[in-house]
Amino acid sequence: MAKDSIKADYTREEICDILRSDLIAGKYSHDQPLREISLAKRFGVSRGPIRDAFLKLTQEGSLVYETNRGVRVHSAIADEERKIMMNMRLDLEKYCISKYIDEADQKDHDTLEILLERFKCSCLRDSLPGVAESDLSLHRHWVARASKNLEPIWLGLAVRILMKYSRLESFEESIEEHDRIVEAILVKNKDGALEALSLNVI
Amino acid sequence: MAKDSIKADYTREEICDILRSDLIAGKYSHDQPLREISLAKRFGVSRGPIRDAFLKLTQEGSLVYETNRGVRVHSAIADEERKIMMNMRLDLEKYCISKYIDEADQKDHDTLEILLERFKCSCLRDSLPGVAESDLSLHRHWVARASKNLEPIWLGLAVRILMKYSRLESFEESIEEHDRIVEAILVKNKDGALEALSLNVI
DNA sequence: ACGATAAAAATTGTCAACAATTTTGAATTG
DNA sequence: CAATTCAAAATTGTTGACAATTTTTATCGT
Repeated sequence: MAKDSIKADYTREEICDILRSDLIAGKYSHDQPLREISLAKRFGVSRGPIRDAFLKLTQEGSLVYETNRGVRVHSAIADEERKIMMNMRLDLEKYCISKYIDEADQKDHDTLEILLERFKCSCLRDSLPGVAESDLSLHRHWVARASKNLEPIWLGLAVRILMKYSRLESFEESIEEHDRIVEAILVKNKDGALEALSLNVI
Repeated sequence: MAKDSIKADYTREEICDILRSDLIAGKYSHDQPLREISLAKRFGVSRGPIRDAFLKLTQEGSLVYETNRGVRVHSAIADEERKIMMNMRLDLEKYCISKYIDEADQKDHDTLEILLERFKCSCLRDSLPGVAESDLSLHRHWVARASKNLEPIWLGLAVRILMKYSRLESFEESIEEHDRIVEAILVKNKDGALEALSLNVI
């Protein structure tokens, strides 16, 4: 076994992020159980950190936990629920981008451009887990910078939404959309950024 | 030590719920660190289940985690952020109550009345942790029944909102408000329930 | 062959011990 | 006395072992 063990030690945050992008990318099917032991081997750690990651992902909503039975991938959400989540996410992210434009400094802008570049690379390389992870990281950047309080709420929404639809997306289109958002942010054009976001998050 | 250890073994869910209502009730001050060892003693378990509870509460947003430094109580949220959370929570809970009225059976209605009764008892006994816990349980009942997907998102919002304002509430008023909500639900009066909710969640 | 029962295997739940890190506090020095 | 340094204490991070539970497999009787 131990097929994916490239690095020696992963932190629990890294494990959590990797599993999250795997889940978003559809690497595991719905209702499939995730086993502590096999993942512990894969990441080269004991079961403790894996359990930690499971708990975080369960709280976010992508995994479901049952006593003495472990976790499994959450079932797909219904369209009606998805609509509600989409609207909440959009409201939240609009507020955060607005605030981000007001408060971001040069260092933030640098980070933003790096994250955008990373996203583009993933799209061009066509690796779905990579695209999911870098897409999330980019959006998460301005959300987290605007409000540490809203970040976990936003993350829970974004993950569930992405889990349903990430499988059938056009990468070229996505690059354009994100280009427009970031460009508007960099020149502090609020209305433009919010409109570009609305088109992307749908 | 071991001042609170009445019961022998707590499950990690119970520990999580107890800590959550303690946090909502303001038992711990802002930015105060929570120690694994002392809580492990209090609940009569080892550090493992305590860590699990910390992770869940961190994800919900009531605790903040820093590597090698453990968790501390989250700082208070700003008014602007609170408004956004309030609106999101209200939207979410309106949708859930609507759905609950359509789908609830007799067993749900029985549960509802029990939870309402429990809430009233806590209010009359004036025990803030108890009020916080039973208030949350009551609302959580219809949210969870309407959508397991929206429940964790709703919980994160409700907890942060309650943490800020639970300290200065009138219990009598709160009983009346909840009476009105539950009564409207039981007779399947949607508009009445939604209006009563709007008055309560503010 | 079918279903019930029980043993075996796999998996999760909990714990105590040890390692790594951070914090505390006392001793030292200018 | 203030600032620094370094050891001691406290705390978190991780692990492997064992207990409890669930799932699978094998056995038996009809």
